[in-house]
Amino acid sequence: MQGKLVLIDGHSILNRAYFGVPDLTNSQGLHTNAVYGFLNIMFKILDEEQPDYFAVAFDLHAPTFRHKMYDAYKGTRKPMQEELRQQVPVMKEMLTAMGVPLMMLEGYEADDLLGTAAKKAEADGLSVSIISGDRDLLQLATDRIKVRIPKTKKGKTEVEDYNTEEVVAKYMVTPSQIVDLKALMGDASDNIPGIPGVGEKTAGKIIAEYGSIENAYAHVEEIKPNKAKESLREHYDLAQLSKKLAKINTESPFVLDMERAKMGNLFTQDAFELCRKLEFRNILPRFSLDAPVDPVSEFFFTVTDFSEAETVFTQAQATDGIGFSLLAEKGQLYGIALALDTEHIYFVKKEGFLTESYLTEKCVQILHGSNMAYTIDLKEQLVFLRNGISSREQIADAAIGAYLLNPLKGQYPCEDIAKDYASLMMKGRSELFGKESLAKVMEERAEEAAGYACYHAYTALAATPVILEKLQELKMLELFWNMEMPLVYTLYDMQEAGIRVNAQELKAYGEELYVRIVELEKEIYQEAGEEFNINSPKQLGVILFEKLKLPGAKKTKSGFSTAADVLEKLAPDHVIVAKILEYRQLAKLKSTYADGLANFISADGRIHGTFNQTITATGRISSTDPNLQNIPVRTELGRLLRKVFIAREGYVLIDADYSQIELRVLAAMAGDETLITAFRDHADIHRLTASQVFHIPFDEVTPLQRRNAKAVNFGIVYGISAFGLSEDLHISVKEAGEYIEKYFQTYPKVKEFLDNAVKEAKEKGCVTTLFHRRRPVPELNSGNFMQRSFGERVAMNSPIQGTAADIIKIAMVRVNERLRAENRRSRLILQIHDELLIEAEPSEVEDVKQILAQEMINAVSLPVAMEIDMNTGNNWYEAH
DNA sequence: TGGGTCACG
DNA sequence: ACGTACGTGACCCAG
Repeated sequence: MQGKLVLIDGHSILNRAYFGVPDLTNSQGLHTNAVYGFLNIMFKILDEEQPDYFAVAFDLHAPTFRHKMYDAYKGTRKPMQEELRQQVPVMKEMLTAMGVPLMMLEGYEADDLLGTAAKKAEADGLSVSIISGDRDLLQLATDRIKVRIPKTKKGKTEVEDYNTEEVVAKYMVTPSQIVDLKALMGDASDNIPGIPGVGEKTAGKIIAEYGSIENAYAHVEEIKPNKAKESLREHYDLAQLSKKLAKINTESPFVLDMERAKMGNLFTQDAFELCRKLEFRNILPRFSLDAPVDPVSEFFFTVTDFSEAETVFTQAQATDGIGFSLLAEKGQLYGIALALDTEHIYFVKKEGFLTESYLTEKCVQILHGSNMAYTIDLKEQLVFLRNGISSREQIADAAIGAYLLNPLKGQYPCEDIAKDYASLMMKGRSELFGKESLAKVMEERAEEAAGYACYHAYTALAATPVILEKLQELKMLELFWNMEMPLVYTLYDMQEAGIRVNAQELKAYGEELYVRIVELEKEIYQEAGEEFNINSPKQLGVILFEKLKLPGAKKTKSGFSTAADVLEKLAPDHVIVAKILEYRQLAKLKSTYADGLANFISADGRIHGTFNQTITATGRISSTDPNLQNIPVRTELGRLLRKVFIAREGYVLIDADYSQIELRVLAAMAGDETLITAFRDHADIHRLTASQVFHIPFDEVTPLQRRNAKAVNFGIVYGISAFGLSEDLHISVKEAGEYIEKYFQTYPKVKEFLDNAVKEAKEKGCVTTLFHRRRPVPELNSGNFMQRSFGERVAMNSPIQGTAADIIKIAMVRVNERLRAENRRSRLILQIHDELLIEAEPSEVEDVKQILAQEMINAVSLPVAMEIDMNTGNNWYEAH
């Protein structure tokens, strides 16, 4: 027989992969990092070796002879980590799906099977490679058996290769003597005890000199150093046991079926399905390479002729259920893709008589009426459509739907939606065009750009109905149609409106900061006795805790912690620390806000940020470029910045925020009568908590007690832990635990509610809000205590935070739609989680306040009424 | 690119 | 024995 055989030591490589690849989970919460890493190592090896035969060896779960010998010696074996253990059957399933034979035999370890198969193959004239992370296997190396050990260095996998020569070069012993070597030095990872006090060096010398432990023992008097001599004499039985443990049995009864081991096509349908289930996006393209024709793109047509375009548009209007996608960038439209059905996908290119206004007008016409339309990322396209359509049109955004189904992904590009919901593999934008602008792509490779747009339209058409069906199963259709889809338009309107900023004042604010920053810089250098980069936590840590030897050093991964809570303890006693804290505050204000915001002011004097609807795990929206949801307010200096956020000429700002929305939601969801009554009576909720938890008359609660109670209330909402609360209040964990205990005694319904949330999350794998928004909690399945605890806190917090997010989403959609329906000039311009900001026309102020109050308070009807605080001002500082 | 820090709810 | 409060985004440094 001729050819090459590759054998993989399954557990060993899976183990390597597990520790080498950061934790990955799919949307079902299944851990996948080890399988993913294994496949990557496997592909790399197979690409390199191009073997004729291939198999993977595994231990069977039943303890083997050698395990038993060891267990008799030591008693126990370390249990495998849960996250890794659950991946073993998945790995086997994957290999089976790929047609790779699994080498397993009752009573034998993988090592023995590898050894047996390798020796047999060698005798038959094959060359063999064994892939393992286990150096024990080096004993199998010969001139025709190569042992390959993958090493992960900085994310890249490098492989060390060993034939006889390399083993001798590295260890000074022959492969067969590796057994003796291990018998002396031991191997912790393989549970081989070895001889105490003998390490790699000594063991190597002894075996190089005497050839085996038996011969070494025969000459034990000659052995140096003395320590090794004594140890060998005393522990010779241990060495013999170790040798038995280390010795691989190459004569096991295992026979590798070479017919089955013949390399075939790994990329089978079954393997594809499994990879899809595991969400191995990077591996999936390997499957499509073999696909003879792209099953979809043969139905793509580019239209540049006017009358042809007319025909397409007419057909589209008569079709119920179309997919569409506007190809555009930076306000420039390049064309419209329309998927009428799965075999007719047109890209109508903007060209000649097919002008932008004509195309968008036609598109609006199609979207009107009762036709259902599907797209991906509607908000991005609304710039061309918003004037023609209202939020009550039947347009479904697949990305929004995919987010509702699994909010943990964070990103929902077309190619992911195609893969997840339409079983279609397509290339992503960066894969196709890199960082090229669409303008350039249209010039150079217009056909490909057209195809790209067609894929979007096709995917929208094919995937969205699947998504809607899943949403229906989860009772999320109402959430989708009545909350999230209308919100797309509301967020678009807010982005388009933007917020006016006084650029001169902003600049002046930054300059004032700068003066003080320079001052502080000098003073800090003086105190430190040298100049350094105050912005570098690393350098700062060294200065404070090494040079100045300040107490209270806490360490992080990369040095000392210089976080505010650490520095605040030192500030009263050390001027430099107080100055550093002030410097930090000013530097933050300058770089992020003064300078940062200035870069975003558009020609119209306003900042048009982006509101993201598919980012957060809980259902909140997020704000970027710039983030307008974290403008300073807690310190006066920072708060002053809000004076530069102003209303349009002659207009005013109205700011309305929910009072205690999360605690109200908690009271309502838990059904706690005491809390419900308290809110109904407009009681000071923190003071009340203090009086009830600490058993103090309501009027005698001190400010400190109120503050503590407030922290407890926050803690409850966050998913309480005694440690977290103790950190926050600077009290002992024990005390914090007592607070929590008393809180739960006072409000038993709350405890019941939180316990139930965790229980439900464990049973169903996710938690839900009042409006059926779901958040998966995969962390609860983790074997890691820390991760599991995190999962519990998430299970407690998400329904509360998420329900509050739902409520304000309803309110903002209604407010926005009323303003527009009533033809008001006032505009909703910002949302900050529990707060809405409106730019109001002066004559409308009273009406707008009415609208805000009405819609915010009535957004939901709960046992606990919602209340809001509202203010008007010429700028955000005054209005809040 | 990831970690540290800090701004907000 | 473990080492946390929940949810975000931006800036800076270091490798």
